[in-house]
Amino acid sequence: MSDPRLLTLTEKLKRRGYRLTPQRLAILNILAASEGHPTVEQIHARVHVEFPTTSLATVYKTIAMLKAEGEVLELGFGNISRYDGSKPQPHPHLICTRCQSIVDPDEHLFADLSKDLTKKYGYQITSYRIDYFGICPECQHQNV
Amino acid sequence: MSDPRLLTLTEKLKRRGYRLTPQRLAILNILAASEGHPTVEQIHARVHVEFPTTSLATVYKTIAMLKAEGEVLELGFGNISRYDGSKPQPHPHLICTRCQSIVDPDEHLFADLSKDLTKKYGYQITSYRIDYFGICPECQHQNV
DNA sequence: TTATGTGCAAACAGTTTGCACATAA
DNA sequence: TTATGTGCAAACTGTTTGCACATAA
Repeated sequence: MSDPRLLTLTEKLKRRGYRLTPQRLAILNILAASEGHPTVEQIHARVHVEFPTTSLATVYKTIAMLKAEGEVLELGFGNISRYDGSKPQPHPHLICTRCQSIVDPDEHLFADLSKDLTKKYGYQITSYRIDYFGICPECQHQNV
Repeated sequence: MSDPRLLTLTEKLKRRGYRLTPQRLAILNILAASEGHPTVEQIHARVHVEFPTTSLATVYKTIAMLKAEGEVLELGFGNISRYDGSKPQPHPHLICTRCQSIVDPDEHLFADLSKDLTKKYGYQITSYRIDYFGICPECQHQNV
């Protein structure tokens, strides 16, 4: 357990009285890294390697628990959701529609928008969702 | 039929060989106005007043047809979708989480972002989704 | 007249839930 | 020891589909 995010997460959950079962630890491990912002199915498949009895329901329940604790960011895309447990605060995403990879662009590009919207429209902004879709440089170069 | 958007829409569909049934016209009527960015249920309920036999399936099929023609913008929120048939191109939204109203903020605030992202990350941006969530001025003033 | 659209009911996919059993603390 | 978590299967929700009948053009 060298990942500092994983450490913060397990400490918090322990403090909050949650049990750290092997299934949960495996799920947390994947979410703390959040490589590629996995779907529930992908998380389940990966946990399954180590713990073959783990059910989808447990993955869903663990994610629900983490959402309640504000420790995972859910990115819903139509009927599929992907999760980021390494940076659970809202932040913009840059998504390749060819290879499905997700990049987190520099947030400074978007820094003043909340304030601008409050000033111009009087809204108290509480959250946001910003996704840009396109073709990543790698996919552009392999013209398939 | 005084709404220019509705006129453009019906003309295009006629030209493309689609039949303009009474059900479709009623749905188009609602979507062309898109007051409040209605859900499928809301569209169905409103069409139902005039045409009580209209099924949900027809509403879904009509929306699917309009999506294929690029004439409606779908805004998925978790398990619910809302539709904008008056301005089907991607554009930012400002959403009140109290009264569910949706405002279209000035797009100029976001004008350069696509270009900035292309320059900085090499992505060819094809589309985007920008939603800001908050409390609208009206809801702020009625502290319930 | 006939290709297209409608409406019903069944199917579908992702998610949630109830409950008996298992287990972390 | 016992309150909490797990795993299964059933339920649920929004959406899609197949098919017989209806109808716009």
